[in-house]
Amino acid sequence: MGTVGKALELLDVFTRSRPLIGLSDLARLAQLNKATCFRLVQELCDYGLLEQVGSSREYRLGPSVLRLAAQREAQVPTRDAAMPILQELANATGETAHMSLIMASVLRPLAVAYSTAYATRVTMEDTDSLPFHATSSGLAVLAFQSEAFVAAQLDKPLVKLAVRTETNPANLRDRLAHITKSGVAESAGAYETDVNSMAVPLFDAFGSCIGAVSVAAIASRQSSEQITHTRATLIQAGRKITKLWGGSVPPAIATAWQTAA
Amino acid sequence: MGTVGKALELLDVFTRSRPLIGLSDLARLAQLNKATCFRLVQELCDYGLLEQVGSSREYRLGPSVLRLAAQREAQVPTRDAAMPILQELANATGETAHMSLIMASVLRPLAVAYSTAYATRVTMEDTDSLPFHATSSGLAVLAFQSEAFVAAQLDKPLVKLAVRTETNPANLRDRLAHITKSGVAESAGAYETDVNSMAVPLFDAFGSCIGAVSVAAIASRQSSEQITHTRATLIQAGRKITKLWGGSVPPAIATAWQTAA
DNA sequence: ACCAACGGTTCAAATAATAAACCGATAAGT
DNA sequence: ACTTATCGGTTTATTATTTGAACCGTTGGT
Repeated sequence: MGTVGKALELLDVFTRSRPLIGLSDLARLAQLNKATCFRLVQELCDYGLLEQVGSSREYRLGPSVLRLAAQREAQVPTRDAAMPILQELANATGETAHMSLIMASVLRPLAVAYSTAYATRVTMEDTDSLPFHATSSGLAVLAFQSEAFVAAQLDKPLVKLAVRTETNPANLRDRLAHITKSGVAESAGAYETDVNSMAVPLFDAFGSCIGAVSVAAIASRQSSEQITHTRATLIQAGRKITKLWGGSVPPAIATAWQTAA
Repeated sequence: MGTVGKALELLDVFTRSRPLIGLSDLARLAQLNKATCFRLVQELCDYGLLEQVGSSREYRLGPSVLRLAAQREAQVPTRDAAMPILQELANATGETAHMSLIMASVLRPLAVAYSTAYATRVTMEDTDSLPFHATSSGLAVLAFQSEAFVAAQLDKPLVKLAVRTETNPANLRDRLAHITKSGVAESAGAYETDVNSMAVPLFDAFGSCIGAVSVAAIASRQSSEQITHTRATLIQAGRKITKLWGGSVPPAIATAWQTAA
């Protein structure tokens, strides 16, 4: 990787749970020489991707990201367009709805909507990326990627995040094959023991899957009727978002969804 | 400037009016060798700051900017927090309200709100940056910067954008001195002949001016009562936004605003 | 069939990135 | 008050990366 990539990777060190980082910490976390890190941070600050907060001299994400995002949304409405649909999905199901996009081979949550139906909910505040093998969103996306991409993901160590996390590549392949046919991914307690989730893929204008929309529910209150209802509502949301993006659902999935909903 | 800076400057070539750019064009616009440009673009794509659209192989801003912006907003609510106030300002004045932030020594519009009161309005859709000397926002911000910053800006060639654009550094300094006292910048036809605008500075937690909020009005329908009303409303909006940001208005300005409103 | 321009690649030469040591300041421990 | 450790930031020769002219295969227009 080149210098630019290293500099940009610095941005990934800043997460929701660790938004402020000092120079030395940053160098350690990024495994960079302090002087190197300093130079890179300087350049990122010059552009406004990072900024130094006046008091403690720590760094955080800068204002330029807002400008870039505003411009991206103006040309390719993604987040803003999907937000209302996501909120509707959360309201209709009484659970947490979220949308994720593939970014540089990593699946990242981009927007979350909560329901106020229950006092307990699945929170996504601290989630910076989703493992492909242990989330319904991950499986939903993976089921529509190239063989090379799938192989690369399943070759990585598959962390057992909960007792019911599937970590056998062969079994995962079976599940993916099923999802590719049905267009819906369901996972029970694979990410966290008490969380059931369900996801459908989202497609761009070329019919490529670029993300997923998902409902994450508290397992203990999931009746089979609710699951059926959630599945139908989720498919509707998936259709809407893909349509809003100017994308197109592949015919096979469109028909599979039609019978499922 | 280092390689990282060059790569990031590529992002600035993408504007609202030119959102899709091919490799050769990009190299020309950025004055880079095509091979160099290609490598940098690759790295930006790898990170997701750019993406290549499937059909014409052109590039555009990528999905990563959304993730970064979401995280920044989560920690430092800036745009989302100010948006309602901006809309209220637009409604109350019947004109276009916008907010700009200094990013890497350039003043960039970050959010715009339009009024539906009139069929004609000042549009900001295609504006990527604001000249310091020829906009009320620019002057409002400049009036509260360090002498070094002001000198750097006034040393640059001051483009005469309209017949009434002030391009004499000495005269501009006089105006800045006045704005520093009053806390309000007003400009008539300096950016476009038929546009009057008014702006107040916005401050961060350290009392540093980091941006401005402004009203841009069609000059022909500005009565003196409306100007007075706009000034009062604008000052209110400036106070609110600064407060929401956790910023603090310097005492001198606070009192100047009190007498003006 | 031709030509020009496109996106992308190659490789020697030029330039920029790197890392160890260092600096002054600040804070904690004794 | 003295030591010690760590902080953000700087300097330097060494090193590795970036650079750009030329080149390739493709595409679209004439």
